[in-house]
Amino acid sequence: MTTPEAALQPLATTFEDGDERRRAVVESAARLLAEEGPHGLSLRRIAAEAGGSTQLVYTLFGGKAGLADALYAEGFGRLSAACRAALATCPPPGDPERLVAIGRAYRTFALSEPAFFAVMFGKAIPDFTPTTSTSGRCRANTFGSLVAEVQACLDAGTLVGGSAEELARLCWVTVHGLSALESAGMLRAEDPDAFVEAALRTPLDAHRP
Amino acid sequence: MTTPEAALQPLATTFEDGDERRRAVVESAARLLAEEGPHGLSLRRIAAEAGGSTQLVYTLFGGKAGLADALYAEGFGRLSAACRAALATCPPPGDPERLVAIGRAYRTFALSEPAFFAVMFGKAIPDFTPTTSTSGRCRANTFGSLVAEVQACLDAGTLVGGSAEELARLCWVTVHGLSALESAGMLRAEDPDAFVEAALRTPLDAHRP
DNA sequence: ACAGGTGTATAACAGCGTTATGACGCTGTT
DNA sequence: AACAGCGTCATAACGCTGTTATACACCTGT
Repeated sequence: MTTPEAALQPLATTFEDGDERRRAVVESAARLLAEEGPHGLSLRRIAAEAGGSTQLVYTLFGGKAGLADALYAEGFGRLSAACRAALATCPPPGDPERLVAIGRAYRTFALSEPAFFAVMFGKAIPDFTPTTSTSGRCRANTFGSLVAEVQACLDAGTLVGGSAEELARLCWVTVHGLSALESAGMLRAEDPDAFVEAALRTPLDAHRP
Repeated sequence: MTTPEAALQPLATTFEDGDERRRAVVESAARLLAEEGPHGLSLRRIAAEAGGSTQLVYTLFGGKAGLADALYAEGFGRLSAACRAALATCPPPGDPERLVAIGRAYRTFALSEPAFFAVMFGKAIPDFTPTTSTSGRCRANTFGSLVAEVQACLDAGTLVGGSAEELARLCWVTVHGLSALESAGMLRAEDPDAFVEAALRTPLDAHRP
């Protein structure tokens, strides 16, 4: 599996008819991934699902690496959507409780979509490493919105001390460690939900006014 | 790849001559894993390295899953050893600085042995999930020694509030999130080391007397 | 000395990602 | 209008993977 860099160039430049076909294949692959795990993701099965031959993945994505890159981005898109949805029933920006809600959604995503989570953070697709541009873009999206929420709290005075970036990093680290360890079956608390709530608040409590 | 449960039974019961051969194969596989990543771990290459045929892995481990299980345990053994080594140059038990040292060693392990880290926490071997008994044993070892260190701090009064288990979990979550995100290239601080030091102390500062 | 079982190597199988080959349709040019 | 050129697709093949069946060697207990 070679670098998907070349395969991704057209993804950013052309928006012709091939774009929706790409999306269709990504959705088939995503369903296959979610239902059968990373092991079920074979070009032949994806091609059969999409009603074509394996060559289809090569013309659309340049190979499995290109498709994996698209799935990686799709996973981050779903994670972002889940976090955004969790904010809908929250107090307006500036309340640290929004950060806790994001953390809950992050953990829920990790536990309910373990295959995506493994592709995104766990090297679940054998020889695939995301393109630096894709990885950077996904990171910027995910992390950027978190920084914005933290900045709103700093502006509102509900959190104090440190920069928004550093505090957001701290939140991400905590919630990711929580999610990854729990997803790996390593975190066996008597009351997981209570521990999650406490853990999510730990980095925030250090910066309460 | 089927469950390695059957293959692991003899590992715990028999200590005959086959035991050292198993260890030799595990060491060959570990070197292959560390040098070429999870993708380089093929039965044929392992067998060639060990001077035998692929069948050797089947007689010794019952298949690739059994060998993966042994590698998984080997990874936790190395992680434990690294953490123990870091404690050698530390103040005696009861000083929270020991917990920070463990965290540093954990992160260093994740960054310097990414392949092992991925096998242990990231589903890097395609269809492998560790046996519950292996996973439980590794967790008990890793987490247990951390709990003991936290308990020493509670006994010494250098940390207060909460149970040793819960506080240890919090430390683990923080340091694991740090290590996993940094290993995935997602944590791009201007001064990573400074952030690491700050992050490692966050869960401790909440429980200082 | 011989039968039985264990362990190993060889070869085969199905599956994988990838690539070469040839056929098809579309587009722009002559 | 006929042609050349390009991109897309399916088929088949290559080398690799994990796994399994088969056959041969060796070692042990009678």
